[in-house]
Amino acid sequence: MAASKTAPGRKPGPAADPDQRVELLRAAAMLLAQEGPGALTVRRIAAEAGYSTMGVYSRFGGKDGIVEALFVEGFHGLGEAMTGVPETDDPLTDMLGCGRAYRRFALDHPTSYAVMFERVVPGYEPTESAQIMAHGTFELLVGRVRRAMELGALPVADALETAQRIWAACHGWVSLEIHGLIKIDDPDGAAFERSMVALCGPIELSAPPPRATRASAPRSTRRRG
Amino acid sequence: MAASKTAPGRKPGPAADPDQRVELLRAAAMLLAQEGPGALTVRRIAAEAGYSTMGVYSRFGGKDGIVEALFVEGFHGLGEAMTGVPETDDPLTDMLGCGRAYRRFALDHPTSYAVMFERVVPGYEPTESAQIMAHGTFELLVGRVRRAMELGALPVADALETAQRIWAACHGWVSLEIHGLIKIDDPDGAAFERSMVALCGPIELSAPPPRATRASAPRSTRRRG
DNA sequence: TGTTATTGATAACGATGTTCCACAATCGAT
DNA sequence: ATCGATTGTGGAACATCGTTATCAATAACA
Repeated sequence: MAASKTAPGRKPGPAADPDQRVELLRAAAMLLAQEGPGALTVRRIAAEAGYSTMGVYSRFGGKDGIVEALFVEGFHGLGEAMTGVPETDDPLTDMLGCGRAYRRFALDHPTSYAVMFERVVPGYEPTESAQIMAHGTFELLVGRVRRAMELGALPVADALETAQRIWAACHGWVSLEIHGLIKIDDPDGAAFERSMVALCGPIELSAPPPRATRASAPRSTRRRG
Repeated sequence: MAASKTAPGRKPGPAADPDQRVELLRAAAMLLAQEGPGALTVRRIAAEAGYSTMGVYSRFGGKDGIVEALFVEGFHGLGEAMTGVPETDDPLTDMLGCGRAYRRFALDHPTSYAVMFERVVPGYEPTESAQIMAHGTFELLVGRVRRAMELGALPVADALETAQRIWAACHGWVSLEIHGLIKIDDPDGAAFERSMVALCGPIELSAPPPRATRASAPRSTRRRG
């Protein structure tokens, strides 16, 4: 839309105007949110931002670069949604709030969620640094779980595993929900929250050894695809 | 030759060999399994099967058609993996076996799983009939849950919601695992199974797969009768 | 035998991500 | 201030994608 190639009258040659990067990224985010991953083409992103196609390559190194920026931005938003839940003296309710915020984010930004957790962009695979950033978001949940254990709201166990379990349940539910595979009638997310409660509630695991190294089952073959 | 497989009025072309369909499908499945969704191009599928590109359009109507065939085939395999778990007198352990089979299928066929639960093929969206077929696979789990409730192994509740919950937890875990987002060391899936157990109720784990004949599980008063 | 209709291979079309290349604008040194 | 070097820019070109068009070839029917 804003095809103003002479917007400031400044058409610097090698001088990189820093706005181009944020404008390209904003255009990409807008396209992703409004038209889905299929609209994420280099030409459309550049045209929407009012620059030439090469700008994407100069600023992001290619399509994967701008997709990774969207990936990171998505996890940043997800982290903000979770840190926005206040810490009260009831850590279990806080964790439920985190789950609710997680679901809200996923349902409000399903295309971002697809970039973050699915392989909707054909060639893109997150860089290791991006994965570390995503892991940092997960650590927010681990902290909540650890606090709940310390305050006695959760049975003391491996906080990492418990957080992993909760994350998987959240992710699985909203993933199915986004794909239309939740078959029960659950407009306000009550069933989702009951699922959270079932995991966080009074479960008595008789044997969750924090680090029970068992005798080396066949190594999980990492399949690369 | 002397086989008029079509009613008069509808005539096959020069050499409508019916094997072409299955060979194309097999080539597509092989490409998907060995090289991932990126290798699923119409030209490659046809070339790998030894036919021309147009065969995909004649037999499947286009790329989406053959992808949908892979989608259906994937859910068929997932259903077979679950029905392959025998029904013993311990329905809870049976359900745990279903979860284990689910995870095994997903980890053994990650690219099929991606076609089934992610949007890895850019334009493809499952047809309603394909979604109904996928729902049929889910019904297998609902049946298991219902049986567990009838036999008193699970607290009586909405079987559909409980199955949904278990499915979401399974799917979320293996989805994260396929994407390398399971951060704990869990080569043999013990943590995954503890997650299943946490959802299915307070039963004692640390039980090898096909044993632990637990007649009746202690039912704890929970939310939502 | 002649007609018709359906199929399948080749080529073409639009669109994609990416690379190439001439060009010009800027910066550092003189 | 001037000049050369550097570097981003924009347009075109290239390979590949899904899909469509064209047309020759063949099987069934009259």
